[in-house]
Amino acid sequence: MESTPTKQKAIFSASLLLFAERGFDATTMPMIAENAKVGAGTIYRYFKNKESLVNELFQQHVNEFLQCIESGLANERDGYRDGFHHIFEGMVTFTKNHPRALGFIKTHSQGAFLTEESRLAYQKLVEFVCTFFREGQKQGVIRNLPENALIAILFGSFMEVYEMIENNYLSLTDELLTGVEESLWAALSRQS
Amino acid sequence: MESTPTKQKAIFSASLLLFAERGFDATTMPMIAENAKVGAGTIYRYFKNKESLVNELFQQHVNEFLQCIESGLANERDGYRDGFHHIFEGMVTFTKNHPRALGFIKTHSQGAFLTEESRLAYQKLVEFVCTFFREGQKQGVIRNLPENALIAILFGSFMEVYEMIENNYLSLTDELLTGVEESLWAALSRQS
Amino acid sequence: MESTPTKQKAIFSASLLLFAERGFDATTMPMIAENAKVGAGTIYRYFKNKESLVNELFQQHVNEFLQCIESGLANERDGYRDGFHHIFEGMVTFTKNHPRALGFIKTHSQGAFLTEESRLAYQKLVEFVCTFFREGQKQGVIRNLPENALIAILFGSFMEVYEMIENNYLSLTDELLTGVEESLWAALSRQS
Amino acid sequence: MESTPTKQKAIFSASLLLFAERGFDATTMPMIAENAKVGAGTIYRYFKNKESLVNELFQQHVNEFLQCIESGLANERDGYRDGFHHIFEGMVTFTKNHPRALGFIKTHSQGAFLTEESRLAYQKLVEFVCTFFREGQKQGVIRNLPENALIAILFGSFMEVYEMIENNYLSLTDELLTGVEESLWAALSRQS
DNA sequence: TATGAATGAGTCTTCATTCAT
DNA sequence: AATGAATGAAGACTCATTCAT
Repeated sequence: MESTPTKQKAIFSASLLLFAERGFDATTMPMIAENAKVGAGTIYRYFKNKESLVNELFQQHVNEFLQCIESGLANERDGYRDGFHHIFEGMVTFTKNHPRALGFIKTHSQGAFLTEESRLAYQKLVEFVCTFFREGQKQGVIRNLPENALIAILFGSFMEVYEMIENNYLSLTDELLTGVEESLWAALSRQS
Repeated sequence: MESTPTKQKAIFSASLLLFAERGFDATTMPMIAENAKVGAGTIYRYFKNKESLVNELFQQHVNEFLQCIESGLANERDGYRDGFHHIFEGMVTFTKNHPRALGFIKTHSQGAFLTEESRLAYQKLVEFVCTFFREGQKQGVIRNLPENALIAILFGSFMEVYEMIENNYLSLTDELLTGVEESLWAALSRQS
Repeated sequence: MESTPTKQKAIFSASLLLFAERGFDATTMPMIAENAKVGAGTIYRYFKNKESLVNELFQQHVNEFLQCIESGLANERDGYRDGFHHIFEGMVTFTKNHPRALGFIKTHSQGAFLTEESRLAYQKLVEFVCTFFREGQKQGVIRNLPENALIAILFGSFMEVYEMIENNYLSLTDELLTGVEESLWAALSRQS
Repeated sequence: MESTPTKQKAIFSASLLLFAERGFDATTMPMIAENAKVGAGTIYRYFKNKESLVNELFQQHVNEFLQCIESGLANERDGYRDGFHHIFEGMVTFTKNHPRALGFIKTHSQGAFLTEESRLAYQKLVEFVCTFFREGQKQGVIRNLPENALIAILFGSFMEVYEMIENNYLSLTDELLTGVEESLWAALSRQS
């Protein structure tokens, strides 16, 4: 009844953890096989090769990340600050549902092994947030920095904070999240 | 009379560029040798092995980064905001003097190949900024977030911005720097 | 009431084609399964393993080749030249009834995977023709060359000609066959 | 002083023997390395990969074979039968100077791993003999068979005879060679 | 009986490292 | 001191074979 075979799922999550922890190159296929409790050859029944595996993993998570952000924003039309709140909430939701996934995305988004398709998926994510910022700048509520700088500040901070949480240098509380959200809003918004 | 032999320097800078661009695992010793215009065996006269090489490279640049930050702060006692300005300036100076070095530090700071010593060097860097933030919190000018969150926001943003610059997604101007500094100050400081 | 199951036949003929075309090692069991329109596991119901498969295939075709040659010769007692004609005809008949089989035999007759039994089957084939040549030498109509040399000339030529035909470098006509038969007879027979 | 490094030669001759004996697919790189008394990695200093190795081996020997045949023919203008004698002598010389090489060429000339260049080299060899046959047909001394059939008979026989010799089914004597030459001439020439 | 998902032994190939020159 | 040829351990990947269904 499962649409995705159970072994494929095991390979996927083992990969995610290992790639996030050690990086693409330092992760060996036998490692993945062992962690997924699967024979080494089995991986190749589901993925053409190691590169296919990272790329599928990357795209799936980037797309889901984008979904989380979009879905928060889609169903309402309050003020811009609320919009930001929903985006932030989407990011938080994603990280909660997919531990390590953000770290994986961060450390692999520049990899030479990424296909054009993977790069485009990431680009779409960036584009979405850019559009949101552009709108904010038009409304005069977002700082007059290049969009890429705004993205870098938002994502750079958020990812680093989450890496700290996942490495237990920081503990995940509502208070922390609220604080970080406010801090980032301050970083991005025009001071009144 | 040169303390550091010229070949060693060549190996060092070739390594930095390659590690920053491709990562530790994807960089081969022959690659380094070729870019440094040196025989492959020569590297081993100056470094015990590949791990020694990254670690020495990492420590040297982390230490220099710390120096840049410290030196800005050391010779004055103006207000706290000025202190932050000096730190930021130190960070900028470092990236200007050592192109790619910040990218290298960022992408390698979680590497499994880092020795305890390297980790401590990085820790010292973090510690220094933490101390600065703690002081600011005592003075009531810095947000009441965990120090590690503050660090994550400062470094995460800054490194991401610099990666964008080095990949030509953003062009380095004084205006940009001023803007980013203000943004980060807003992120870290208590709103009045 | 079929003595040989239909699936086994499918496996046999798929194997023959693939082995002839690509060789034993370059042919994979999944390939055979696919071409035979059979599950990979099914092959193992009929053959112990890949080596069994080639060996059975080899023996069956070598034996049938021998039969073709023998049957031509058996039922008559005309002159020696007629005997040669019947042998040649038998060889032609075999290649017509079993396309690719001669190519398969040729390219696999030295394989390390052949069992003693397979080698003996091939030996028996050779022996039969040797006997025929020995008789001819006794009668003074066949050249005084070592039997193995005569075999080499007859089989070597014939197989090469058939390979050319099967690869479309040569088209199969009665004229060609007559010409080749005459040529080979000239090669083997004592010139008057 | 050696133009070709000694290790490369060792790899070459070990390869030739193994490929001739077992075939391309059944020969492993470690096997070659061991027989050449060389580390496995060393092979890759001299040859890009296994396919490069066979192809270089193939081309070199095919070219040398052609040379042997051509050189015999080049420096004289006696009768056509003498020309054939020189070709045959060239073939014999080649097999003497390069044991196993002819077997290697024979069993690998249809390989899927051969590059276009290798195929062309083989084609050139065939072409040369074809031209010789065509000339003979014009003079009315060679049978009126398709050139490819003549080639198949000449090469098929010769290669098979040599395989027998190298497998000790036949012992190499002048008498044998003279006998085979006469036999093949009878196969190819128009009977008077 | 038939299947094909799963396995892991065995390939080719790369690359950190050594060492004779 | 400097080199780069040589090595072999280790990684990605294939495929004969098994076995639960």
